[in-house]
Formats: sequence, structure tokens, C-alpha cells
Amino acid sequence: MITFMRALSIGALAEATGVNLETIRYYERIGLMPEPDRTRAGHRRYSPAHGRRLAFIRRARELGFVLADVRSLLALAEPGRTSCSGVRALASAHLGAVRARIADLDRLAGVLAGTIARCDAGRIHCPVLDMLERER
Amino acid sequence: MITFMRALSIGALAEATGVNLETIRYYERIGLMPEPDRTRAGHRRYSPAHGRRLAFIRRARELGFVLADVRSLLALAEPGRTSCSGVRALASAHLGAVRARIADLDRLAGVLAGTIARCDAGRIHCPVLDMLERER
DNA sequence: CTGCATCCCGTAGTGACTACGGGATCAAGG
DNA sequence: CCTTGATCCCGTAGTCACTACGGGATGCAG
Repeated sequence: MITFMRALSIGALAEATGVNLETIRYYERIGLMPEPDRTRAGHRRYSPAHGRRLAFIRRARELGFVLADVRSLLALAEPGRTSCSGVRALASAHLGAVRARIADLDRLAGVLAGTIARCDAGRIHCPVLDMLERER
Repeated sequence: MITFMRALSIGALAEATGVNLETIRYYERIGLMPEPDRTRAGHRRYSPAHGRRLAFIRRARELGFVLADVRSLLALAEPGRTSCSGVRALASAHLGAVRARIADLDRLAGVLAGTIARCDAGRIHCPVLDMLERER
């Protein structure tokens, strides 16, 4: 298990969390990650709390939440005023969107597979082009 | 069936094909649609051939082909030197990508659904947040 | 102290559009 | 013929979530 024992440089944090270094700076620019302390020379020093927040963001992104949702989830997860129903609503909505997308892609794959399969039948005209060119 | 009998304005073409007017201009900018003739005042006048090409692009996009693929498909569909095997290869590769994406989303939906389902069990801690916060 | 890895920052590029703004032109009705 | 409102022109910038680049400043090991 990854633990963040001491202050990490941005490169070390990137390695520890698997989040690209430039992405971490991007998250800071858009206000998703708080600004960390700096060394005298201006290099970022990350605390364990930063590491946990970044790991949270990463897992949410892996689950397909858009950054706006991640922002909401972070707010809803604030210690003290945790809102489970809010979190659940967000997750449910997201699940619905994912399932809709799957249904879309399933239909698409069906059309593609059916058309490509007809190629094997040794047609004269290309069935794929036929589909793309045929009106309506 | 939609037929393009005469020269259409960009707005009429947009309506006939269901492609946004600004998108048509965008396709022209990136060289996907050829430049049409213009009226003396500079307004675009589209021929039936333009209409057919745009409809082809639209159907390919609906099937999820990226614009680079659409470009290739258009080249492969050139009358005279039609390449069925090339078209088939592109379509097969795309189908593979679509199926991979579906598999990804299926796994994702499973995780989300499983986690959300645990919310109903009347937990004290929010299972969704638990998942996002837990290390590993 | 030398050299190389790491870090800084701002900017621009990606894909596939969409939106905006300010001006020109067109087509129909009076 | 003239007005009016729809349509069209163009260039630019915004979207999302990053990623890449470049040129300069540090950090740290040998």
C-alpha cells in the first residue's frame, strides 16, 4: 500500500499516484488540487493529504466521472458534512450515462459486424461502402 | 429519400443532411469537404455531389469513425479505384476498438452498480466514498 | 564543482466541433 | 423600389481533459 509519509516533490507524487506530473499542475491550475507549500526556490512540496486527494481524483476519473463530477464528489466527501445521498445520486446518474453509452455502442457494433460479415459472402459491391453511400 | 436536385445554400444543405451549418464550414476548413462554387457575393452553392459526400461523412461519423478514418474511407471509396479490402480492414479495426470500449464500460458499470447497490444496505459509511477513498 | 535530473512557467496543440460577433447579402412583401 | 428579417460571411475563441514544448532555474550525487 502506498503511504505518503513525508513531503513529496511533484515528480515523486506523480510516481506514487500514477498521475502525470503535468496533469497534477493542470489540476492545480483549475482549482481541483489545492496549492501546496513551496521550497524557497519555488518547488512544490506535497503533504500526505495532497496525496490522498489526488488518489481520490484518480480513482474517480478511472470510473469515468468527468472533472465537474469529481469536483462535486470532493465537496460531498468533505469530512464533517459528508452527503451520502448526494454521492449516490451522482454515481447513479453516471451509471445511467455509462449504460446508455454501452447501449449506443452495442447497436453500433451490431451494424458494423453485420455489414462486415456480408463482405465474406464474396459480393461484387463493398457492403461497407454500400451502407455509407446508400441514401437514407 | 433526400435528393439534391439543385444548388443548395449552406443552410439548406445543413437542413437536408442534418449536419450543423458550422460543422460543414469546419469540414471545408480541414479539407474534408471540397470548396463549393460561390455566388458573386461569396455565398456557397452546393451541388448534389457535395450532398452525397456530406451524407457519407455523416453516416460514417454516426458509426463512430473518427475523422481521420472518414478521410481514409472517402479515399478508398473513390470511384474507379475502390478498395474493398482496405475498407473492410478499416471497419474491422474500428469494430475491434468499439468492442474494447464496450468491454471497458461494462467493467466500469459493474463496479459502479455493485458499489451503489451496497448503498441500499443501510451502511453508516458511504460505499461510494469508501471505494474512492480506500487505498490501493 | 560539474553535470544531469528535475522543476519552474506559460503557451499551444489535440479532436470534433460549437458559439460569438459584427458586418454583408438575399428574398419576399408592401 | 425599398424595407425588413433571415441567412450568410469570416475569424476567433471556447469546450474537455489533458499533453507537449521550450528555455531557464534548481537539486543533488559524485
